[in-house]
Amino acid sequence: MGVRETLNLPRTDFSMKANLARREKEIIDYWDKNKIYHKLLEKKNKGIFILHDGPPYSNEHIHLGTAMNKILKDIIVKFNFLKGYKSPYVPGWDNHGMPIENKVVQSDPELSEIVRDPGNLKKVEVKKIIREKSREYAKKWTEIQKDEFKRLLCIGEWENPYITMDPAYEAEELRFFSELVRKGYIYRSFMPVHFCAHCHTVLAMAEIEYKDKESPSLYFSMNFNKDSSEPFDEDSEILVWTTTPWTIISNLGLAFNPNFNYVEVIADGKKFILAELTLDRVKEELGWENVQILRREKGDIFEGKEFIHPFFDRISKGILADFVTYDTGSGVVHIAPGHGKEDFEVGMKYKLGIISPLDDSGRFTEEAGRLFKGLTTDEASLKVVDVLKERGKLLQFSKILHIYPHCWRCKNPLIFKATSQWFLSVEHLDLRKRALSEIENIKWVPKNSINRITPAVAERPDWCISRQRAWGVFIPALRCKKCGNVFLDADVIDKLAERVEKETCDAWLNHDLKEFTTEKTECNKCHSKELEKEFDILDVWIDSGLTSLIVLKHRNLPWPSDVYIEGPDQHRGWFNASLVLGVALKGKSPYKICITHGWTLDEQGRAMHKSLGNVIDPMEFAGKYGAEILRIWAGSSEYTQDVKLSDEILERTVEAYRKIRNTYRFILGNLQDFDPEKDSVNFDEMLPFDKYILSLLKLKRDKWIENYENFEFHKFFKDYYNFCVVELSSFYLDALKDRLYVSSKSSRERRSAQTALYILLKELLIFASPILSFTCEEAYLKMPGLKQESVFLEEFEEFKFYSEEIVKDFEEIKKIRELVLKGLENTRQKDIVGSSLESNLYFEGNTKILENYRDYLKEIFIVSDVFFEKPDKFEEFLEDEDTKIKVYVTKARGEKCKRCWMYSEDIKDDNEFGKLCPRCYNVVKQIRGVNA
RNA sequence: GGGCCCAUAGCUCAGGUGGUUAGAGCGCGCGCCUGAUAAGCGCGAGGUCGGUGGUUCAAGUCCACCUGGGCCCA
Repeated sequence: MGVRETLNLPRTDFSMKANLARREKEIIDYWDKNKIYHKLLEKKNKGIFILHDGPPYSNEHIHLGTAMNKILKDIIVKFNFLKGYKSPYVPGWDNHGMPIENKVVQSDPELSEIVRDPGNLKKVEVKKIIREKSREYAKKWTEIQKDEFKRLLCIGEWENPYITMDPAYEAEELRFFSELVRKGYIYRSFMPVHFCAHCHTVLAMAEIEYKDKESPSLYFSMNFNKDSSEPFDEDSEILVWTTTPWTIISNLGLAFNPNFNYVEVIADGKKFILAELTLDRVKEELGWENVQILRREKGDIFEGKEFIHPFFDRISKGILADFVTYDTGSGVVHIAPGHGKEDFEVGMKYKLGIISPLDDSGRFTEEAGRLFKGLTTDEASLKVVDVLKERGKLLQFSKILHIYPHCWRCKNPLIFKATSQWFLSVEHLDLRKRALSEIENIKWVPKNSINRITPAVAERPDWCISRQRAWGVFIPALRCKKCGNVFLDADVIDKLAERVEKETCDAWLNHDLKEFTTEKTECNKCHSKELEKEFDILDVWIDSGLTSLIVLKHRNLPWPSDVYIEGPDQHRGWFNASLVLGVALKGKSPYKICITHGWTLDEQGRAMHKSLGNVIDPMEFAGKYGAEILRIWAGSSEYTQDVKLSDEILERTVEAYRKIRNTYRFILGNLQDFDPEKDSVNFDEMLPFDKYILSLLKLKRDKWIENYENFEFHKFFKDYYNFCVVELSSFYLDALKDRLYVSSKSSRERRSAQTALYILLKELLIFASPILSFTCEEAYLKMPGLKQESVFLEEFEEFKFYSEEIVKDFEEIKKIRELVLKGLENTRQKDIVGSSLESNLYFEGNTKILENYRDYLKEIFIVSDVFFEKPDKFEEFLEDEDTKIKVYVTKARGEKCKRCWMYSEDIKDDNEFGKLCPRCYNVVKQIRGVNA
């Protein structure tokens, strides 16, 4: 036996290398098998905390942003479990909608062929096929994403998530929809939409490609209606510019900017009105030679004025709009509410009405008049130019190149065409006002995120909730075969919901209308009972906006939820839709706290895009480095801002992980022979150093809980990590080695240290477990003593190990330690000593506090001896300017003990091990006695 | 183009209501230890606080503009 064998060196099978990629899966299985999530739900009863999951779209693999989102959610959920709260986490998926529908159609050649004729999309049989395939597709990706989220070490009700295509969900959605109908929020109106005349179909935003197009550019003029020209001359003509001549057919107004100055000019003998700042450019473009300004007026003078349509016997109204600019044209914009979004909105405001005489093939209908009937928009444009020319209203005609929306499929330019759509009114019953006042009651994290939601709600137009698609929840509207009226009947919707509960929304396709009507069902206009079904579907934002109402009801959980946490785009999306629906249906916000996290960016601070090639795949990452690393990255980032991820950040994160893991490992290794039930030492009987570290932990705990409560995980993590590095690894643990290794196994001083380490480690593991879920669980399960099945089953308990006095004293001692370390380093630099144990320290000056701890200073400073006097001879001298404490460093007196490596003047000779200090001599003797 | 937001050492972050030489940890450099060892410890060097003006006795901290980046809208 060597002397080394008489030491209590640390031993543990908690390996230095984590092997995260492989071993994380074992823990995930362990949680699954032992139903840890469900045990948490059962056992935690101090309160209830609901983080309601915003559903990702069940399409494609998750990306880094989704991964961060789920990890942050998981941290919040786990923290609340540790607080002892019942914290159900029901993950969800958003299944319906166009991207899936398109994907399904595209990947099926047969279906693509069928849908090539947009008329076929309206066929019930085709809808059924698309819906069936979409359902399969959504299911497949839901399962894939579920595994990916689980792989991130997130806990929750994975075997029973909510999915919006679940028949029970669809049925509940229809019931809420019928409630909206009953309350009068839903109305039908025209709205211009992007329309592809070639594909005969309405396009959604995502289906639009913007690219260059050559368009006509023309100036035309309109006259004042009689008695409307004041203060301008009756003969003056309003100069207007447009790039879409065909829309003039539907012109109903002229827009002026209220802040611009408009001038009446006489140009080469004719009088025109235009914005003053466009005059120079227009003069050049129209080739005017002699121009004289006759009058100058502010734009707001045109509000309510009447103009005569350039070729129809119709009045157009003067309106004001901020979107009118000087950049192009004359500062007067022709308004056709049926053919443009801004035109539509401003038209709604001024009640201009809507004209949109185009059929589904993009040809003008009867309504456009004999001249234009049957023409395409391009043909009509030429005709309009002719007519304007004939009437002397055309001033200039040329071509321009500009960015214009095109169909993603056929690449043809799109037109704007008004169609009948369903809307949810945000003005009805003061919905908007109520939503805005609810915003005041919500806690916004970060605080200034209220600046995002407020305008998003304040400025949103009425919600267009209908889509002419196949994959979604049907809007079960009825069409009167007699008068063509399309309307909603809440009773029909409720009856349908019953069927949907079992059959999905396909019930609307599969059954005769009669099964959903009563004797009372009739056209709400002409009272006819000859009705047929309509097949628009609901905007998916209705699906997801209702999640909290549906899910919390289905799971018997209280509504509203506590927290929503999503990315910044959701202020216009989910936060907004949920709020509007919550207020409309329940008069309240569905969330009390709303957290916005940032976007994930690459090292240069750019968004991740497939086209930039800077995308980091979280699954590939987890397979390579471990999900734990991703969790630390998310948990240590200031996520309310955009969050970067790069190789260097990754390296730093891995370093931090290793350091923390090693800290756990060291402590575990030193607890190998410790049984907390038998060997624990009471706080009062502990050594001051041990009391100190527990007292410090108490202060840290209070702070850490506050950090978690405020959702400032990065503050927690930084401080926790610093605690591990600065207080533990380099100070307490380093100094403790002597006592742990050298003292006899069950001595009070060693047990005191182990008691502190045991408490310390347990607390460290509990506190970090929401972030380092794998590692803390792994280490927790290796801890000695009685314990739970999982670290998450622990709860924060009152921490009573605290001495204010010791904390104060140690703050002083730590200051002196800095001086000591400097002195030791200087001595080392002079090649006088290597290890600090080769030194003795001498203190002079205001050493009262130090003297109170004189027996422990050797340990704290890791030196062989400490004296309170001035040595005759010394290697190094330092004085602290504030405390006036003087430190002298000398070479240690005496000889080196073979066992503890400390120098002693009272060295003994052991016949087995050689030179030993008195302490080691006794310990060794004791060990021999036990062995004998 | 419009609105909102962000910008402190190589990295991640601290820096209430403006006030001494701007802090921490990591990384880096140098050294120690070899009984946490693909570990541990010590010391040290790193920043014109994105830029330019302005307010003030005094600005990383307030104001304006600009640059770069992000989200939303057009």
